[in-house]
Amino acid sequence: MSRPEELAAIIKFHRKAANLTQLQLAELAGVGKTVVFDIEKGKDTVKIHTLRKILKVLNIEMRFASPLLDNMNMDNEKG
Amino acid sequence: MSRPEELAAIIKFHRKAANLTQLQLAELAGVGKTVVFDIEKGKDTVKIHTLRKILKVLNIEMRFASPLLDNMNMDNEKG
DNA sequence: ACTTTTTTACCGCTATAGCAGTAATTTCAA
DNA sequence: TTGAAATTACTGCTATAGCGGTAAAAAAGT
Repeated sequence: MSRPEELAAIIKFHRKAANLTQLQLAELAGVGKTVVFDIEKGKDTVKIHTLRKILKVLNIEMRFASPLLDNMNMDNEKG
Repeated sequence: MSRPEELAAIIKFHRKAANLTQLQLAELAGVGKTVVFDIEKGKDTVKIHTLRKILKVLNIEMRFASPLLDNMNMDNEKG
């Protein structure tokens, strides 16, 4: 999950599941409607700060993964 | 992993592991040094677009998780 | 079919992200 | 301690994110 369109799809999916319109989501998140529209359109020029507000409302967590981190976890579990 | 400081730590950790200076990372990512510094300082007003460039260089993937998605995965596995 | 709601798409405006340059501070190795 | 490299911290500038307003297009409901 790294490409803009995928983020767009996830946001949309969760918004629909929560039965919210773009406008309602924007209001709940405390952002302008333009941002919600832009994000769902795949525009990735949105600020992280702004994205976080939206993710919070939809109860979505942002995570980061990498081979480096994966190895660390494996070491912990196995070790 | 949702808070700015955590992102900052992850970026820094991976940059160090790759033996890159902030300046080198900035150049590789094609962004200004100010951005790298800001991100590692926990400033989350950076654009997703810009963050992605940096994550790409460090081979870090951005993911999104939620109870909703978790349930879907469980359904698939169990079924 | 018609009506209502939602989405998509513009607009002009303001705030600020991101830039390079510079310099001070900190870190680290010799 | 000294010197070099890296980080932190400002600066002024330009591009643009985000804003509300409006309106057309699309979707959903009756």
